[in-house]
Amino acid sequence: MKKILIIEDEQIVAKELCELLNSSGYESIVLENFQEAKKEIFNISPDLVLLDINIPYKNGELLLQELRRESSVPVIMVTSRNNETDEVLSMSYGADDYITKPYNPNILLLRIGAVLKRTGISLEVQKYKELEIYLQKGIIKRGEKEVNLTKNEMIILNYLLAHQNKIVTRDELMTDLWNNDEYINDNALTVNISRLRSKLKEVGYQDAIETRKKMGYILL
Amino acid sequence: MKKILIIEDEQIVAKELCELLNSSGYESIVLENFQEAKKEIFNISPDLVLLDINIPYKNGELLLQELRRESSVPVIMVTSRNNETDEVLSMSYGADDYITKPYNPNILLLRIGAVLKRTGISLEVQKYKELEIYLQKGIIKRGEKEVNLTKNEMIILNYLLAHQNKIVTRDELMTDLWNNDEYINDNALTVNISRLRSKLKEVGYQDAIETRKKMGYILL
DNA sequence: TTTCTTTATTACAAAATTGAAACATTTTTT
DNA sequence: AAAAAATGTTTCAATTTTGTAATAAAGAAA
Repeated sequence: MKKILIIEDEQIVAKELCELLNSSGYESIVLENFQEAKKEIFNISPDLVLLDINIPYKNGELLLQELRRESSVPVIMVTSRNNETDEVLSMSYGADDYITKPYNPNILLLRIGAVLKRTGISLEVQKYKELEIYLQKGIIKRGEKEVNLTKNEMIILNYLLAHQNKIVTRDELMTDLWNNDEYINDNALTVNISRLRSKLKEVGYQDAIETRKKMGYILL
Repeated sequence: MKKILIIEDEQIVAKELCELLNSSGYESIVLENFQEAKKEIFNISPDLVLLDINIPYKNGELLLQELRRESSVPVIMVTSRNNETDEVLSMSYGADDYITKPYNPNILLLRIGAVLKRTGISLEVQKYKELEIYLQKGIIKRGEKEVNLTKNEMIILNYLLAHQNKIVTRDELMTDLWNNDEYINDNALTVNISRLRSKLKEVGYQDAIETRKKMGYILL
């Protein structure tokens, strides 16, 4: 369950937010005081912070900078000022999103979801159809079946994923794999593709990589 | 240089947009007709699409769905309707961001930058201080110096990066590496940390991983 | 069809990776 | 200060990964 820290001094607003989030499957914690939040953020280690910009003391943008010194947690700024300057500043100061009061609860939830998804991208699983790809672990999964990929297989799969719906030439893959630094047998690529295919087959992805003769490969 | 496809039927608006983007270091292409865009998107292969929702024929949300069938390119929806329902829909239909007219050019640029950054995360380089981490290639770089990481080293570095400013326990790392499936010598972790450290040292990152005795490790 | 080109598969040896063990060093506890 | 505990380093053998070569299969060209 994702933990969300709400920094908000108006108790009524905070309570409402809290209930909204809890009923949507998040765990939420409210802190009214920013200084306290700054000290506690390390221990709380939330997955996301909702930072209300109208809290007493300084203005929100500065607070955001202060918070960033303590933690790299994603932050959504909440403000009642509908001022474009603020928006520009808050984005360049490192907020991950920005929402103005009064906000629609559905939109807030969508934005929270979007930010969590974004920031999670580098940590978690990438999906392609029913295939789950754990880039950093070199693992692919489909259902219960799990297979280990080697570095080369991962590079190829990753390249194909990054170029979905496009034909990827053998040259591109060669460059991505070996960077043309040294001479590498042309067939090495074919072999590695073959190995990747057989692993995809192991998890039930027959014919996922299609050959387009004289052109390259495409991920289906 | 990043290529941006503008789908916009009002020529004046399109021209302004085009100039704004070009002067900000993007390459921009305008198509006035959505059907044409749908056909051409494969060949153009833009890095991002600005989709104006007020183009003739159907409404924008449906168009977005159509586009998604052709390409997984990130899309920013542009609309003059400031209607919350639209916003909710466009986000759930897969737009990567949403902006209403009239918009501040600076904000548009910020949003474009943000979307490109997000969507690029899974493909490109991740940065930590002066260190460039190519997750999918298992390579780290600093300046000219480049070193190859093994899968285990990558897993550890990735975990540390994902938990910046937090102390990461040895147990967490053990679980991340071997998932407690089988018994693994406790020292195996220490050895792998040691190996990672020496590779970080190779690129000039002395003392990047600090030991917090009895607690774990922290990335500095 | 026949030939030629492109891609696939398998087997293999060299190279890289890995966990364990032994031993060293540092920090904490007593 | 001494002992104990935690962490670090090096070496080694087993395993995995990898490029090459030999051979096979599939598609395109003639």
